[in-house]
Amino acid sequence: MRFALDTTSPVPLYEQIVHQVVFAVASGDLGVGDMTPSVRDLSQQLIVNANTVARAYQELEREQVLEARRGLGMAVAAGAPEICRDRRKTLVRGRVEDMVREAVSGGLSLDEVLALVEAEWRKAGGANSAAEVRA
Amino acid sequence: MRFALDTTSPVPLYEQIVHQVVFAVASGDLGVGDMTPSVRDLSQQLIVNANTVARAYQELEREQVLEARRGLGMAVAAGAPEICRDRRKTLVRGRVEDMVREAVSGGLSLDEVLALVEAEWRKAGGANSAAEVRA
Amino acid sequence: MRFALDTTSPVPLYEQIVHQVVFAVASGDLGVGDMTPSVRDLSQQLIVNANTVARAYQELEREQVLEARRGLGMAVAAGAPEICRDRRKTLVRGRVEDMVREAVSGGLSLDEVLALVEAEWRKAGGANSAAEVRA
Amino acid sequence: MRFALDTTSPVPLYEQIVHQVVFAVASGDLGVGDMTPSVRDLSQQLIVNANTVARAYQELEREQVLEARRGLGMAVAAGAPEICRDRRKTLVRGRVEDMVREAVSGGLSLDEVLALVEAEWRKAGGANSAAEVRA
DNA sequence: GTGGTCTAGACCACC
DNA sequence: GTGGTCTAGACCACG
Repeated sequence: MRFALDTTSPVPLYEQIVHQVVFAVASGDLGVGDMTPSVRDLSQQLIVNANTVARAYQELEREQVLEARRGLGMAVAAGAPEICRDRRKTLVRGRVEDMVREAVSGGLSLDEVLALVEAEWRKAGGANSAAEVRA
Repeated sequence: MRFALDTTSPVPLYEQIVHQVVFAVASGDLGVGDMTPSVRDLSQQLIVNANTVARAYQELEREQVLEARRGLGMAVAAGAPEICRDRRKTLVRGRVEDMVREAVSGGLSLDEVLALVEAEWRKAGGANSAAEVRA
Repeated sequence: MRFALDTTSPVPLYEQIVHQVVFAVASGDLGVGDMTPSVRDLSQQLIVNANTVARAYQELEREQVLEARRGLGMAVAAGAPEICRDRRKTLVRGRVEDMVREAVSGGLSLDEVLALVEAEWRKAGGANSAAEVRA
Repeated sequence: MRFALDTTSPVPLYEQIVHQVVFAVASGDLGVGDMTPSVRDLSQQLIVNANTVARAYQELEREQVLEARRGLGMAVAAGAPEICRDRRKTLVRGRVEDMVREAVSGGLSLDEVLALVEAEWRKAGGANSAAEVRA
């Protein structure tokens, strides 16, 4: 599990951690019952304060993605994969909504927007098809 | 010129005002030389603090979209339409970047994202082609 | 609105604050649209760190009891009274469940438990009937 | 003696073990002089760390419920049944206090609380009268 | 060792 | 002025 934070992003660090765990569970990189890195380990790895990681873990526990095993650490909860796949979709859909709202009120056409998305997609180096993603 | 603010949105109020002026100029609803509402009038109309409107106007002046006519108010500047059309595109591109970043890190494929965009576009009731926009 | 914290209780301070706000809204002491004390004011009043109050407020926002009015403070949200009445009941019911579970596994009879409750009730100086509560 | 731990409960594991021993002695399931399972056996049976069981036994020794028989294990102490019956009552009384405090500060009436208790009691399938308990 | 809570003090964006 | 985020460092209960 490799995490990377963007300290220049307006998205709070703890939220970025939450997202990465959610994505890791959604993609299967983190399976049910797996333990996440300890608060202290992850905080050193990401070079953030331990409180920041703890806050992320607490949020994930509240969302029933992780569950605390007292004295042992945090484990991926039973229903987590489904929850995370849902959340991943919801997250991206939210961004799409924001973008579409702005594009519509700005008077752009669908064609222009789709072209923009494809252009940015290439710049970001994303995969092209679902098959490629799973490869 | 009709403005509508969403106080629940994470987008700052002054930024929402900026966007609306920019879009109004880009679309031609506001022409070069037109006067914007006074800070007082607009703040009463939108039920926000006058400082918030002032900040938006200040921002727009900095971007050379508006220019202060002393004792009279703010007027749409000469090069404004071009600037605003550019900015409109930049704004949307920024949202697209955010969305693509999230989609890529979430492991979605380009196909899935494009489908999402089209779905949201229909939901938002936007135009389909550039021709349709100009019509 | 009078708040009082018990620093000897095992219940976290931020959770105690959450409960008190919930109860205040449930009882109508805090109505929809009312502003809560600012983080800094309340932290001074309760002699706790501002972060502790902020954490409570954030929790309440997540539960849609409060909503942030940016730059102004936190206001009681529209659906809050219903949510709070529900939560109040749920909270007490949870305690009752804990207590009953322990009593049953300890082999006490219902009569003994009811007597215990009445005794503690008098010691705590609570009201006797619903009518008395509203008086 | 059958033990069952709930690892999801907020009650610490060692405390759950303590309670179960106390209740077993109070009810007579464990008589004076009986030996409890060894730390190792019980920790394997409950799938918990041996330290956790040791801590529970230590606590029980401190409360003079068990006494160490060197080289043999822990035995139920002479005065244990009386102590345990007392403690059982104290335990439940503590829960009642918690519950009453919350109910009073939540503005509930005694009637409402008693009704809640009876409802939960039935749900938990407890006995109705002291006579029934002894039967 | 684990996570959870709290304090103190800093900086930020927003109104 | 408002809340939101982050850091640093402390203490605690639990296993």
